[in-house]
Amino acid sequence: MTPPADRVPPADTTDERALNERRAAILEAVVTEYIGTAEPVGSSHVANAHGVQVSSATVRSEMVALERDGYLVQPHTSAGRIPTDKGYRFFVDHLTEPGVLGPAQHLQVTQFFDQVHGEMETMLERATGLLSELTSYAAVVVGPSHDTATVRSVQMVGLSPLMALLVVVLSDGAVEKRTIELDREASEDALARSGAVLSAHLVGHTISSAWTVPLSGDEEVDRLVVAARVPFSFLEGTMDSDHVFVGGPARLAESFDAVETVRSVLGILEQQLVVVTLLRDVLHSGLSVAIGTEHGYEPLASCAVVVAPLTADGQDLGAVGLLGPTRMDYPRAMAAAHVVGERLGERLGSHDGRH
Amino acid sequence: MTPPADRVPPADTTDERALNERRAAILEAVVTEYIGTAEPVGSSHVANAHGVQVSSATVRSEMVALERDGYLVQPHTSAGRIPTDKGYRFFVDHLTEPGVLGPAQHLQVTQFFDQVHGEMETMLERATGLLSELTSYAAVVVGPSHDTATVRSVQMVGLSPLMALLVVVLSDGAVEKRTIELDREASEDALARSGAVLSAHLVGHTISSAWTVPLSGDEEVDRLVVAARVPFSFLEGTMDSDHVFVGGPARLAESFDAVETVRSVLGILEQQLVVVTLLRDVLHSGLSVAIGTEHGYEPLASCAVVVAPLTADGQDLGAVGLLGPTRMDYPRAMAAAHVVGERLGERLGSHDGRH
DNA sequence: TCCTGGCACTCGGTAGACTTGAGTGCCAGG
DNA sequence: CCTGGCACTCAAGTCTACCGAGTGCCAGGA
Repeated sequence: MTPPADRVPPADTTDERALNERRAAILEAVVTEYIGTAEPVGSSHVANAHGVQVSSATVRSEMVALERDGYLVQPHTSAGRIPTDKGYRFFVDHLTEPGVLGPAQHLQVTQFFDQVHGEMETMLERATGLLSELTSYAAVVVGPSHDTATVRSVQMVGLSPLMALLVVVLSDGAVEKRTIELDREASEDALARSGAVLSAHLVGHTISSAWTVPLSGDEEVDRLVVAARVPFSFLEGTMDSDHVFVGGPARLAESFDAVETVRSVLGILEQQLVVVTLLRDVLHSGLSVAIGTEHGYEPLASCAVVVAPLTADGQDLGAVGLLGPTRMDYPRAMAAAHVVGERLGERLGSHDGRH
Repeated sequence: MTPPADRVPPADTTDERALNERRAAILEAVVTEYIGTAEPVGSSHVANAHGVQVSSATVRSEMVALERDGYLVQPHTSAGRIPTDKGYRFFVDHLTEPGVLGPAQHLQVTQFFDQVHGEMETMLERATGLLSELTSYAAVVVGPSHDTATVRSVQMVGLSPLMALLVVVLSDGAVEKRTIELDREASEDALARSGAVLSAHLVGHTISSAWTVPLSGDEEVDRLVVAARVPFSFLEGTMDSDHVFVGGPARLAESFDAVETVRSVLGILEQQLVVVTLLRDVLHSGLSVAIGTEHGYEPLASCAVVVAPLTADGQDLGAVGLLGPTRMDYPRAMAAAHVVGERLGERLGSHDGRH
């Protein structure tokens, strides 16, 4: 089996290359077992695993090498070994395919997409629930950012004599609103006309064009148009931080036994902006995984993140992510993220009105 | 000190009345100390507490009575006592005033309300953060339900040839939208006219009137009007479950040391509908407190909930709630909920356009 | 040259015995 | 009716011994 070429250079020197086949098999066995049991894995367990056909003594000597190279660690002498982040990384990169969902889970996904309907936000929200149920990890879904969306309609609606509502519909189906306090009462007519003025100059353009709306000459209307400028600029700023949905945070309490860890990870999930940038950083091309400190957020050092892009026709529509312990079930998590991400992407592509 | 009248009927028989003054003082001391330390409180600690000027032996015999009457329990013989839910209840009802925020916290609240601005949703969202920071418990804010809101504007906007967006503005400033898939292409003009038809018959009425919109006779427009009916009915159903904001769930991990408890409580907080009905059930009149199983949700048996209403001009605009362990700092939590609820209510009252 | 079975060793975890000390219940005296 | 005193209880901490999973190393065999 083992190609004889392996013998010439001792495997140790080829640190970053594929481990010699046997070591890889041993590493795989350790990772798989540890993911399942959460307990340090001893050489005899590995020797019994299928895929490894050597004695425990041989396994031990290989484990020494794997430890020296940083793939495994011993919590203490006379205990089994645990994979390091590097070990998990090798496992993810070389030892596992994205994996396939079990039939029951596949059915769950199918049913979900058969049944889900309605607004994009609702769909994304519910998708987090699906993902966290499939995997029993916490799930995150980030929807499309609006930065390329253009304005489709602008309307001013009076709420009370001194209060109006600016309602902006974007080409991707998002609706944003801002209340505007008026310093003087405005007629229904003036509100409608100011909406029309804004519409006339914004429809088809991005929101940032709001500053350049020319005035109409009618003082009452222009007063409203000017009052709408500031809200517009706020809109611009807040729009991309929208559309973050977190599902199944309670699952985190299952994944970690240290309360302190649960707390700090929950703390991260509360900060939407951090979540968005985290996903953005992790996502390189296609399905991506960040293990331990690879993403640079210390509070998540004991976590792994699996991210799949949401795309349709090559357009970036967001991302779905799973957050679990570093000893997460990578094949399953990757499969779930991949499948859900793909199908959700299709849906968004057909629903959001872009072409 | 003690009125002699107390002697005639032994205090035991008057279970539900005010405990004799000394017992109340002892109960208060136990609750206060236990809230602070989370450890069973012994008689000598109580004897040293100010407000109690008797020896520990006397305290002990009173504690026996308090235990018999169900206000205290011993985790085991030869340990101090812990308040029961009934004990906390008595404490909340008779031994503490809503309390006043410390100067630093008062400042925090003031600054918050000076600085917060913009949409109601944003404000409610951020208020959960304020509340959980003030108290270090999880916070919940439920915004106004729309059930009395009337329609202010209806608009149909085309997104793509076969996709339109129904945008409804309500009198309370809420904006709801639903995408509508069309079976046949619709002109901009027809969309606008269908919006006008819907507007004409709905503005000023509640959403439920959508079924009675008369048709205009123009087939293209009527097709759109009919297509909008179903989305409207969905709107009706989903509107009140909106506007639930949860803040600081990570604090729960601080409050409880049992991971299992954290998990189940987080699970509850994930279900918006449950949260809303919980608050609604707990809220009686003004500031309300539910301790342990008083609210009937088993997973929250080790929790206490403090709820304050959001009102303006006597109108119900929602509620703010705090969720913590039964040994929460009631005075502080009640003060925070009260103050924030009150000021938030004022804000909503002045901003939401109702009169 | 590499694998394997055997063997001595390590060390975390568990169980039992003992100690400590906070806290109790009870009682007799003021 | 309160109080100080006293004997008692029992969770938690400490110490010890032991067990066993697991290791590293080595000599013999393929």
